[in-house]
Amino acid sequence: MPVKLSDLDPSAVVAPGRATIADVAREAEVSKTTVSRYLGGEFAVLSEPVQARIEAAIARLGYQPSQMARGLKRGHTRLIGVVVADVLNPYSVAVLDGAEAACQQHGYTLALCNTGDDEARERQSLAALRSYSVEGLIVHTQGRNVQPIQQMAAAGLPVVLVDRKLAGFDGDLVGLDNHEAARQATLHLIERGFTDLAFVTAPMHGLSSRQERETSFRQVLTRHPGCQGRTLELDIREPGLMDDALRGFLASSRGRRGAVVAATGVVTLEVVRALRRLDLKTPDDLGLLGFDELDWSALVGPGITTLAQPTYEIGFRAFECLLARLRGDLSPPRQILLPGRLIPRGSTHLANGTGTPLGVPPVEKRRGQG
Amino acid sequence: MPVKLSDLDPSAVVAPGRATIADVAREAEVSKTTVSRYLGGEFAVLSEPVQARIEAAIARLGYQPSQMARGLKRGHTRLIGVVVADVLNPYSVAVLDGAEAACQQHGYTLALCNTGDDEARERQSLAALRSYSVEGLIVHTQGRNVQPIQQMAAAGLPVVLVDRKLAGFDGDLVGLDNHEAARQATLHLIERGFTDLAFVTAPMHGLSSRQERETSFRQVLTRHPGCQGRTLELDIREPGLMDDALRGFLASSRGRRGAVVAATGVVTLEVVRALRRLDLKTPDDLGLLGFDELDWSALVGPGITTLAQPTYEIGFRAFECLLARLRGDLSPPRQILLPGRLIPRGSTHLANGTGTPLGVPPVEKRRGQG
DNA sequence: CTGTTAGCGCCTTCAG
DNA sequence: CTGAAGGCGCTAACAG
Repeated sequence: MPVKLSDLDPSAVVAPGRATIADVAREAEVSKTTVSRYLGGEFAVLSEPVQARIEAAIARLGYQPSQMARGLKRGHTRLIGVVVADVLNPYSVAVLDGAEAACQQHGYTLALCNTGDDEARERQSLAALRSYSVEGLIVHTQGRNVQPIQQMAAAGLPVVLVDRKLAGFDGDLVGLDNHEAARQATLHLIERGFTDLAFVTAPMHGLSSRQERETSFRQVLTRHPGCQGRTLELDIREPGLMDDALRGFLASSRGRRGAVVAATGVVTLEVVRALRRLDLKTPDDLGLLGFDELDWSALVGPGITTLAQPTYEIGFRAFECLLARLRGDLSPPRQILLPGRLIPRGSTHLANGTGTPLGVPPVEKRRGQG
Repeated sequence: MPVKLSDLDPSAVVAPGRATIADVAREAEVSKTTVSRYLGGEFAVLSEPVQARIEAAIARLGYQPSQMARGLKRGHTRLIGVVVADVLNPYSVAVLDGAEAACQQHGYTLALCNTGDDEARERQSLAALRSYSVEGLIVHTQGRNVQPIQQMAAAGLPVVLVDRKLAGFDGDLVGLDNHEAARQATLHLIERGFTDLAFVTAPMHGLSSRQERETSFRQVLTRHPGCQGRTLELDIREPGLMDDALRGFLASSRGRRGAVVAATGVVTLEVVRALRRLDLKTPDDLGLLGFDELDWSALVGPGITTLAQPTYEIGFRAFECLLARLRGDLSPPRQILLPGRLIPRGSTHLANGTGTPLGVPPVEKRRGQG
């Protein structure tokens, strides 16, 4: 029988030798059951003096119930797993912030795994989180690991996807209304007088958010014959590629007003870097509109027009979604699509400055999103 | 609608429907102990056929041991708690990234709490993490909760502070070598010909990193009588205050070259915003050097000179520090101070452009940091 | 080589 | 109103 620290030194009762419910019971001279009831808030069933003694004992011992043991018994851990594609991506972090806030409000704690956009690490993270018996999973997936996620969900673990859908997985999702947002973004460019548009994105890899944005981008252009558009899909970590792509785009759009729609904040960053290397200015040399509002959006050049996502809310709602499932909501999978917000800035403000289209038909009648 | 397992089998309420070691044992027709040994990697003690059967059973059942139960028994959870002052702060996230990477390498998982720079929430978070029996704590403290941290550390829980010291707590710390970094930053400004410097910071609130930077800033100026300096400490979330402060500084430094040292990335951001509102340009109207390298440092105006912190390494080392303690390292508290790196950019590059001091004595002899 | 037994800290019947 | 007993999933003695 190992000697318990608490028996030797009442002050040294934590992590290695944390006080247990038994210690409290002894200290308060009641049974463990009674203490447990106190912890469970069943005050109606406890006599005043007993309550007081327990309270005192807890304070004296600095006792804090073990979530581990609790979880083992009750079958819940109050732990929510979060798998994030890339913590360094401001989008991920902003979502994380919202999720964390919601969790804290409801007494949950986040277990975080970063996958660094790596498929294998995503799988590992999923497994790790499962081993911790997280009660729910918020996943900003990298897109390829349907099976493990599918499997965990099938086993009854609530899973909510954020931003990116997963082909073959029919579950809850919270994200931006990409179709409407991309439509709005593209129309804004057209209204501002740009007639040659390029949708710049990192390799799609089947990632739904990128694809949806691109699809809507093209759809809008189809309805505006006076404008032309193309999609530039490239490895943005290769600086040379971006430079070439932009240069090529500009060269081929001689005589027309060119503008770029950057598919994400990360892409926006690389576009801006390339523009700087090429000594090109927005909006005169090239218009620019980027998805994701960033700290610095307003500060670069004349300011960058962005399509802001309600990131905090996305994270918050993602947790709420999980919570609903945990409380027994069995309704069919939901997709919560939140509206984006266009923030017009200098990077799309052409010199003629009226905001009136330049030989382009006025904005189409608003239709239901496609 | 998929039927939830938990609805069918009340005993399977834990992380719904997970196979347990008992299931594997039954499936493989061995005892739980044997399976446990297999899991523990004690292959030398297991016959080939048994090994094979267990392996197969595990695969068939998709079994994964429960860290909770394991932790309860063995007394460790492989969980590291992280308390972050503000997840939206790029510094925090960058550190988090390094810590997460290190954790993953060693089979640990992060439990994350964000305090939103709030004292009470920091306390709550600490308590929550404790209830999860985290094995160690990485804390980017808000600075006021010495007692709980002190107490947890005293109880044998390894704690490592990141970036900010905690008055009254003598424990491990990983962070920037603030003295040397601030010295380097200040000297750079002087060398570049600025003769009136302002150290701009959010309220110090006794936060060590801010104070150390400020102290070194002033120390350097003391040794350069040709230059003058002051400290501007203000609530940076109040836009008006920053504008006033900067305007005041500029007004009083007529005839001298003024420059600002922003104490952190967050401050840098607000300074840049203010400059924009005031229609001031760096470096001609005002020089600018900011602590923390940010995504956009190179992109604003002529580029912002920064003092980059090795954030990833700080996080990584913080975890390693914890690991050493977990492995029994009982040596006295260590302070791991990592060097910063100055990244000179346009915001401190005066028109005369030679990089030679402007009527200011050459750089002082390098001394040991004070 | 393998199995049996006894808990880790807690909560939940079921008896007082 | 209170307590005793059993067990969550797992591992660590102790037998065989």
